[in-house]
Amino acid sequence: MNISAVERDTGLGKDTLRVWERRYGFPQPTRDEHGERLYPAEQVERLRMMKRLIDQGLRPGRLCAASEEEFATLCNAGASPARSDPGQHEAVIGQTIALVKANDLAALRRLLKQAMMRLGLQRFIIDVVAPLNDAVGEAWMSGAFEVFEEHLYSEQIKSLLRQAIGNLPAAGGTPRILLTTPPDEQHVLGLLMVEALLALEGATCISLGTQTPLVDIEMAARAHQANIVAISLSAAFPARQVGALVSQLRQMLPTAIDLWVGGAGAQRATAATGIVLLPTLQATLDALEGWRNEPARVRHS
Amino acid sequence: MNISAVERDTGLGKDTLRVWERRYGFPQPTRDEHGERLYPAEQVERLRMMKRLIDQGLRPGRLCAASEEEFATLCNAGASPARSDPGQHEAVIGQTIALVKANDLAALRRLLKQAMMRLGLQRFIIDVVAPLNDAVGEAWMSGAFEVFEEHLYSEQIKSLLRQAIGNLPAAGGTPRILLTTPPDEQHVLGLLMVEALLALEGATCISLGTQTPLVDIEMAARAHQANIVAISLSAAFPARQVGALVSQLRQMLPTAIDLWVGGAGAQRATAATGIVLLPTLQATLDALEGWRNEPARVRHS
DNA sequence: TATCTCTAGTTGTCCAGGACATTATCGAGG
DNA sequence: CCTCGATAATGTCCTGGACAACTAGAGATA
Repeated sequence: MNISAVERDTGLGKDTLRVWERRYGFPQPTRDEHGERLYPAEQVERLRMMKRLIDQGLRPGRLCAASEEEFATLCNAGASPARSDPGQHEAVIGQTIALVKANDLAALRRLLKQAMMRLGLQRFIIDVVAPLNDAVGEAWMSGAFEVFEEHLYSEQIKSLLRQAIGNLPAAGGTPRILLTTPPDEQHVLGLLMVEALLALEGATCISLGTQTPLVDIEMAARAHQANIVAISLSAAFPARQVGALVSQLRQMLPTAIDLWVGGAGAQRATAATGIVLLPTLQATLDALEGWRNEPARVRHS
Repeated sequence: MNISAVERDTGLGKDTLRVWERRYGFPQPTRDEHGERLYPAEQVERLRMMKRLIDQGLRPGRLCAASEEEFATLCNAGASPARSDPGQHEAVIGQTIALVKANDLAALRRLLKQAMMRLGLQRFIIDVVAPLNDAVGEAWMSGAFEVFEEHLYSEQIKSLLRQAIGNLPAAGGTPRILLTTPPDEQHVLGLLMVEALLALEGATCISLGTQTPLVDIEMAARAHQANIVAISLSAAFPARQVGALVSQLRQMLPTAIDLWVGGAGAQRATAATGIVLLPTLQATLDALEGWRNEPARVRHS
């Protein structure tokens, strides 16, 4: 596996890979006949793990110096403390994970659809989908899930949410909310959950999907006369870019347009005027209510 | 705009940008106080254009040497000859484009839904969505569409197709088809169109979404006992990687599992045993019929 | 003890210029 | 007109150095 393939697979840049090798002695790829790096599969696997741990806040130097056992410990340690299922719907969550592992797609669909029907869309998203995402993320992190199993799960949820959104009556209510993610943020699940919740409350949602350049977010917000621009940042979004990104976007948008920042990445943004941080889904609903109660809004709607 | 931002925005690698500057004298970024490259917006815009033309087969040396007028000529020349609307549903296509430009989301949804109802899913996809995608691609290429307009359009089609797929009766028929795209291929639209067509014919579709590592495609195919693995490559997929990718995947999969390669990128793959190229949607339907008529298949189902 | 500040270490990204495998182009000969 | 080899074009990889931005821990201060 050459350096480009590893970059693609692990998300670590070429420069980073070379500099780690130079500094820490890991990874230690073999070379082909032209002196180009060839990474064995097990090193790539370890790099993937390291990337996850680093995104959680651990430092590369530590991980490279770590022995095998120590490394394994860290992998597991990273996975468990985050666990905090609010309970209640644990059954559905456990069953979902089991069905994904069993590769039983039909039963998985049935289970999720039933849960949605039973609880209603709002509670389903807040009480089931959100913790389920966490649980699947953890399962993947700890190696219990293969990548393809995570993809399969994710695809099912996306499909389900899109369908639910599509079946809502076409909304023309206020506020008008533009939803998207910035470049480099590919995760669409959070966006879909928010879109569903907001549409359910009668807001008009205009989704641009993922990775919209900032200039285009601005243009779209103006063109569609949005009252609010909502962007979603996942936990994987590079923490150091969050601040600059949010304030840059804030500066580009007219002050009459609110900027909402949601998702796990929002926790690393700093609050400021005209920027609303939404670390949880419930906060999103509260923000909507807040917006509607704000008398100043009458001007802009 | 620094070199990383340009890489992300244009799809041209850092190395490529530096080597062009060295060899052709374009782009010619300014430097900040630390000697790092700063690309002005207009050069980035031109780079974006160049990338498109290069993907169409033009050569960088030529483009860099080209004068302003010559460049403009090439841009337009590249856009027009590809036009080949099969007619018939031009009205819907024209209206769709007009509605996107007018930012009238509600009317756009209505129009597309109506067209789908009127024609039926299969004809809608083959006769409307496919040419529409080409038309939008061209509009974007020629600068008639902003990025956000293309995103908006794409989001609507995705939503519509997903909903249609979800409303089909849960299929348990043969063949079992695993659908996904390889890493570096983010375009999901082609995949959705194919999924809809195949599900409509009673095949069991298992979609993993985009960017599944090859190893995981293999694992998923085995785990779900797929008869066929179908991957979609868009026109944007780097041509030189197609061959290696397809043959590598072919080698990983058991011979009992067919490999279908679809999308605009499939035209650049070379035919080989066990690899079915599907340059058009119609070819996909034919391939499905072919698979079902193949007596040898009885063994694997 | 708690909080702040400063310094030394860590880390990702950038740069230059060289090398080379691969791919396209073009001219000569069948 | 087509095929084949030489030549040029092109993207990607390499090394090794630099540095800005960030982190952590020691020490000072209240």
